[in-house]
Amino acid sequence: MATLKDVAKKAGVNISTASRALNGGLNISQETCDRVKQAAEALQYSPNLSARIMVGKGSRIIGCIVPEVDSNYFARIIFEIEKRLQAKGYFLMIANTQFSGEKEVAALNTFCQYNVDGIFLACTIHQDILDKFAQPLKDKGIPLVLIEARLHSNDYNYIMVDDEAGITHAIAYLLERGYSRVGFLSDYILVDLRNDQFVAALRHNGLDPAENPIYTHKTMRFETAGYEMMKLALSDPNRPNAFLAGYDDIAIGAMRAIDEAGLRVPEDIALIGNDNIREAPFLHKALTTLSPPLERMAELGVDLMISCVEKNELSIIHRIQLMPELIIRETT
Amino acid sequence: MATLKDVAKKAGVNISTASRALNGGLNISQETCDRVKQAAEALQYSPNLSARIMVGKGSRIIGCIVPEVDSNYFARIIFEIEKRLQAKGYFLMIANTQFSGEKEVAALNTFCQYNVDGIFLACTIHQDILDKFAQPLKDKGIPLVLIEARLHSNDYNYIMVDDEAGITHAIAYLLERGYSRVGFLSDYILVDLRNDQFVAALRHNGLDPAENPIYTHKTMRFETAGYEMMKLALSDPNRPNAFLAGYDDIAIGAMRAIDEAGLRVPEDIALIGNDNIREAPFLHKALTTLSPPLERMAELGVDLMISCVEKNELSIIHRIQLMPELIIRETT
DNA sequence: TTGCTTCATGCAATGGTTTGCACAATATCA
DNA sequence: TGATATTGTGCAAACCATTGCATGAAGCAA
Repeated sequence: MATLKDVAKKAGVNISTASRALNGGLNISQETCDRVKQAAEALQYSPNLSARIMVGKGSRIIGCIVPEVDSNYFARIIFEIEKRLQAKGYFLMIANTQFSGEKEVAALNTFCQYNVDGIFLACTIHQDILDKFAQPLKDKGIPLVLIEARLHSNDYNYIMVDDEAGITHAIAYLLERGYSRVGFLSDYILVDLRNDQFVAALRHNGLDPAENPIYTHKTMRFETAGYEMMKLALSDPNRPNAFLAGYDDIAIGAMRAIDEAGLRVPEDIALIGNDNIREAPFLHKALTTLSPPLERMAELGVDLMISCVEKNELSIIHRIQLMPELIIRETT
Repeated sequence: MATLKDVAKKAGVNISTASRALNGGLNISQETCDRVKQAAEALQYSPNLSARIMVGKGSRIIGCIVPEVDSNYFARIIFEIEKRLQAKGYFLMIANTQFSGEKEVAALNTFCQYNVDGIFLACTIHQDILDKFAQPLKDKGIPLVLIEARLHSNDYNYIMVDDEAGITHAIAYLLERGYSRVGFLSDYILVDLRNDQFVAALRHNGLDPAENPIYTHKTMRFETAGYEMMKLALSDPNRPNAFLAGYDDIAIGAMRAIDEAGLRVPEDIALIGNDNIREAPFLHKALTTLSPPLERMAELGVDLMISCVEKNELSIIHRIQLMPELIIRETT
């Protein structure tokens, strides 16, 4: 690989002159500048990023840590974030943690050591752990923006969906449609947080948590979890007539169980998902679901990140919550 | 951030001694070693990766470039690859290209400049372009392993699914089940390659390409493409009675169109997908599909990558093709 | 012509880590 | 005791790009 030294030699100038010519520095004669650029071109020179980072220049790389790249939610967030970062000349690198707190911490460390300019984090670890491992980032001046978290702290930038408001809205809609009792098909991951949100949403609608059950299932495969939870629910003659699923994939599994039991959606049972995955409109019954405003989130997230990186505004913390939209289709 | 210098000072030794103590170098007294490690711990020292890379040590980071992180196929490949890399002490960084050749090249460059130890590439660009941009990798000694490509070159390591054999098998199965004509619901991305494979598969089964049509649709949304292609197919009274879809999501869209037309799967029309996505068994009709052997691919891919990285075996090129498995469910 | 500014370029330090070589101290053997 | 290994530690160079400062040349006004 050609280095700046090689370019300088070929152009017959000093290394520093070559550096300035390539970086559009001041006080360079047009002629020299051209000569250096030509030499760089001929040698296929590309600067050594590590060296550049060492002298304190940014890497123009932003890290993004997510628990599951193929979660429809995160995949779309990644897509939207990347599109915008690219437009601003940044490169997005992704780390996948598979819901492991250890991997999450490792990713945080690696990105930090690797001198990324900023980190988006979908955080699944508890706050005290995050506090500990986010410290080196602060020391190094690397901004952190949370795009998911089980915490509601004032110490971190975050841009999140207001799930509680979304669920509240969804329950209100179900009641309005004449359904009387709502079950919650929860997940195993953010189970504590999600369940709290559901209970709060019930209360907002004047419903009794004792009458509107929460189902959980200990598997990471959402479809299986949904299927099993619904089978369990259906075995209870006193079951709710409407269900909210923590994710669309849970609803897909649930729908299959309803089908197999010979029941009809939405006549016998209503179903609302959460995510608005790409497949949602194409399922056997097009799924009614809560759709998070991912584009807007990505837009705000990137703006926030860039301003932190470029203006070095680490002291001001921004917290933004956005409402999901209820998309009504055939399952309610 | 604490540097090695700080650690050395705190431990009362020279920087080089500190370095050796931390890296398990030879000729270090136990006492000094402990003292240095203690100091490092106390200062929360973590080495500056850029500096380490500068002196020619690897980064222990492997890059992975995929066209779409949320493609079920790539998401699972990423999952499997990462699991194995992690076990060997490597960290996986992902770049998403959204099927853009430009982004693919940019990712290749960025990873190269960033001094990753190796790159997995799901390649959508043409070979001449790849040849050009893979050159710096060769110069730097960064191994490249293709996990998808439209080329069949001897110049690159690759580990791929033998799609042609899979499709051939699927068609044979359809014929055996009594279906007489097979349509192909193609995609817009690798359309040329895929179509060739389909035609070859028809020939292997003694079928005439003129009688077994290929459908295409210019959209990246597979479900929409599948829906539209099937609607078009159904409008033709002389249509095939079985269909092969380029991806499961295409089959999902197609199934919806069949449903809406009042036709039944598999009685009126058979459908085989390609991917075996998580949702496949839970759809209205559990989808018969070709399932790529992702675990085995990841295993072989990582072994190959590691041997290239650690033994610096860049000269020997490995090319591996694996058969997908036909998973028979309810749509055939 | 002198003194000053402006412009182009080069010199050298900087960043943090690794490592070959040199040196010193200790241990081993004849 | 003297010669020779062995072991622990330090010195300094190397990796590569950036940048403040210095140097030299040219331009310009008085």
